[in-house]
Amino acid sequence: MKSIHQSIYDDIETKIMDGTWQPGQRIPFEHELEREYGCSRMTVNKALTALADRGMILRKRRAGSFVAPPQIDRTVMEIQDIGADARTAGHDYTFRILSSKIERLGPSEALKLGEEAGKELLRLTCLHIVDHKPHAIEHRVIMLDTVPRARFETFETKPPGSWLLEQVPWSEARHVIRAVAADGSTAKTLDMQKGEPCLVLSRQTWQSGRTVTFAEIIHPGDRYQFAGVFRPLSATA
Amino acid sequence: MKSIHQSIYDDIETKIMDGTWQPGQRIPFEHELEREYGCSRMTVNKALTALADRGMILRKRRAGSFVAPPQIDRTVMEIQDIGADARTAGHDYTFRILSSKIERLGPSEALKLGEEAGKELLRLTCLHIVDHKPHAIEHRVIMLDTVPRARFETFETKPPGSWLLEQVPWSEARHVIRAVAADGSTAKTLDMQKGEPCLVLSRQTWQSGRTVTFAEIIHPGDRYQFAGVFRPLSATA
DNA sequence: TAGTGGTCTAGACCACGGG
DNA sequence: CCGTGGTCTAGACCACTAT
Repeated sequence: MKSIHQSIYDDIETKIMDGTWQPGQRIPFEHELEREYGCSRMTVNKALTALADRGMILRKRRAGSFVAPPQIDRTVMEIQDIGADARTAGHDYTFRILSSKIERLGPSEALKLGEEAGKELLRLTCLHIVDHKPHAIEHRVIMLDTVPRARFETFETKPPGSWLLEQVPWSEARHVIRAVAADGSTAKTLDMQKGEPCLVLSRQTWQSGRTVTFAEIIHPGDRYQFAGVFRPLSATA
Repeated sequence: MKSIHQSIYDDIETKIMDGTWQPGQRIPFEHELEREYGCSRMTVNKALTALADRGMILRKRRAGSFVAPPQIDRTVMEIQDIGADARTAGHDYTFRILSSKIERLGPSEALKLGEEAGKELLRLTCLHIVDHKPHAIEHRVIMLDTVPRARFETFETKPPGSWLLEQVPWSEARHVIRAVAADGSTAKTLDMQKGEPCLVLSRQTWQSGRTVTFAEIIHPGDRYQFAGVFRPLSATA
């Protein structure tokens, strides 16, 4: 049997994650949830405080509690949004979509992503440009059953990574970072020599167990590094 | 003015971080802290629950609350302990200390670490060997004013990284990951060709604002990668 | 079985800040 | 101003578990 505060926490988390409650939207006041769940205000408060601690809601006196804007200012984000990263550091940033097409998931890639073959996906290649020099190649797959809106998105104003960050809440991500030698075409696109070291970030993101997107981002080794400040994490139940 | 539960939280965190309360040690019962701080049990409970959420204490019914064993099994740890990593994956692991000496912090390195020049430190180079092949070179600095025990440690049975993880609680760490081409001596030690890509992890760890250690770990790009599962973090106040 | 932590209540006072 | 969230109280019952 789940405790009341845990039920409230889970219910609200679900509503935020599945988009029922949109970012910026006010959620019920404590006294409203108190009536809805037939419990005391302290119990509601415990759930809302936990949600605020984890950054899912923002609380404002006199105004209420609001669904937090999509995951920004989180530690992990430091390796999420290339454009924001670059602009924060005071650089000029642009990007170009090199290719874009809708496909069905093949068997080998399905295995790699842990998804079923045959699902529709959007496959993109994007070049990120910082201070007029190529900064990264991004190979990205977006699952169209999880993110149907992506089908009609042209990514003219926002690169796919930033667009996804704003559109789709995520609950889990897996990162793999490795160093590889640049192959011929990669070296050409990134304006480096074949064989020079590249820093490659692979990231798969899930929303309630379903793959949202998979991206492989290739940086010239001499023009980029990943940085992050961590604190010991709580064992999120 | 700090709230009571925040004071209790801070006081206990300090006692754990500075070693006054050792791992495994029982901390006062809720009703004892209740008397000590002259507040209600709910207030004490809020502080202890927060400490437990963040993994600093373990709570057991009928037994009490205990200082948690040093940070293990945390997400960030996946890129912390090379030996444990390798053994978990079913590989053979050994290591060798290549050099070890006590120095004083020079001005340029002091600037890099954000510390005062002149402080004493232990400088180590360690080779990590997995399945009888070189796996990583570790250049490490341990600040002796923060970790005086390190002065007499020979690191014969445990590599410095593992030893530190067990000995010293940490509250914050900064990681930088980059890809570089192997220089001559690095290539020779790691049994690779000069110019081949290496994955380099730099990590600085602090305890209550003082540097504990700084490490630079160099992996052959074709033999290693970093992986991690993340969830959105709370904005720990 | 006895004592711990887990949870909950039905109040209360206060600081803050939006209207 | 006045409703919101922030904090706190002095109880309570219960589940769990070490002894």
